[in-house]
Amino acid sequence: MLRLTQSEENYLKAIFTLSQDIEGAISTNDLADKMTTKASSVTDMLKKLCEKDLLEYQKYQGCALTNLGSSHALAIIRKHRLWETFLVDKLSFGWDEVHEIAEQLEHIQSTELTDRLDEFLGFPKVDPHGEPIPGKDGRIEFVSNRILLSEATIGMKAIIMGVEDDQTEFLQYLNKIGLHLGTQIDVMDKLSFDGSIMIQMDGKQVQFSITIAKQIAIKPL
Amino acid sequence: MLRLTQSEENYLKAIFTLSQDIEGAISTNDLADKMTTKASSVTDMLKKLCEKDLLEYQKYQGCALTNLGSSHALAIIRKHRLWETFLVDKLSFGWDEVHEIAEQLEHIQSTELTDRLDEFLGFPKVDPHGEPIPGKDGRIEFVSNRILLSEATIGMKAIIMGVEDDQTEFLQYLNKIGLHLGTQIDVMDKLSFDGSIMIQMDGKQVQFSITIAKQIAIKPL
DNA sequence: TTGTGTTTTTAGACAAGTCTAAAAAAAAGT
DNA sequence: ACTTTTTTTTAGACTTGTCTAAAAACACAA
Repeated sequence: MLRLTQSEENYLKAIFTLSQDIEGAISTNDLADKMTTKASSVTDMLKKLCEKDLLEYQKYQGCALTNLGSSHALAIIRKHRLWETFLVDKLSFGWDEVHEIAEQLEHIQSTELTDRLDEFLGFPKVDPHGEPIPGKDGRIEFVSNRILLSEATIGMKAIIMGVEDDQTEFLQYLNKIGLHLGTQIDVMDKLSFDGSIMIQMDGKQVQFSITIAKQIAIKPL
Repeated sequence: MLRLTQSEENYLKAIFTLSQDIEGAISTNDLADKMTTKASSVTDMLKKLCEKDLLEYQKYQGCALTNLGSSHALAIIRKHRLWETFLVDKLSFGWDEVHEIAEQLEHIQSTELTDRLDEFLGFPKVDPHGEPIPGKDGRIEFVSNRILLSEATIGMKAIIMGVEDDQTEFLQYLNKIGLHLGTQIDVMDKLSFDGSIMIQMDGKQVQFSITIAKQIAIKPL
């Protein structure tokens, strides 16, 4: 079994998640953004991962994971979501506290551990953010019921499930306006000319730009 | 709070455990042995850790942890032993399977996680190998009841609790002769001229050199 | 199709942690 | 006290993953 560094694993995971939203190859800049690093560093890493047959890469053409790369990415995502479930279900952490710790735990190398943890948790199909947990074989049984706030329809009731890009700064902004994970919202209106969305929560009305609405994940009720 | 790399943490832990057996300063070579690395690498690291006030070090004089260094070492040992307890108690791993995984888990950075894990496990005082688990404040309440086989007296009955230096090669040797963690032994005889020790286990008699007996930890019954 | 701007790659540098080989210091033997 | 041996340190090199600055490739508009 190919042994990967934490950095290599993080790249694979980032490419995998970007691939779910972006059609076709992933560009160097998109990856650099996601990894908050420089494009030149990304190029170096892509060469290395390509060498190891984890992805396909050709100069100036972006990259795409091979089956081998995908299965590695899914294994990491599996670990991340199992650990998040453990932290919330067994250690009573809040949804918003577990991401950073799971980012560390996802790199622990031991298939045996992962599988026993899975069993200990009762083979959960979804993590605390409503995202599906890949099985031992990498298959995802469950289709995520998360959508982005930007995709919500008027009159919809939903619960805040998470944010796409969990930068501390953004989380702090949400905290300031009183929006937390688990908050229930009502979608009141969508302005057609700029895509702004108006919601009601805890009795007050709040308006978000389309940019922000694309960062907030909700689960319709 | 000072942020340490995995490598720095491993050095601190090694120095701490060596200090428990060795009186006075720890020599560069002893550390190199323990870390299975070269003396020159150790020297480099000692300079760095000294710079950070984690230990005292003077050329050719070996090193000793400062209070700051000790408290870091104890925090890592705490995490290691709590995770081992988790793996054995909650995920039903065997004593002999948990060390390597705990070596990884001990580097997870989150005091909150450690303390909640402690609570989840019911604030255990000893780990699965009979070693005491330092508390949140770094204090050790419990005195280990482990001794080395080399220190056993004739007629003593005991259980194999672990090995001092868990090199795979040594573990394989023990496996080959049928000695496992949890095996009950009777100390039959000690030869005074070379320190060899004769034990009985599962009905058969086995003889160990003093060198080997110093590597095997037992708990007297 | 040619110029302009953006994206991506190259080239060279740096920090961390390791190594080898050689020098320096300490310890031990006679 | 003078060798010899052992221990420890220095010096220089290598790897991984990152960076900056500059060059190359690409994309698109006039």
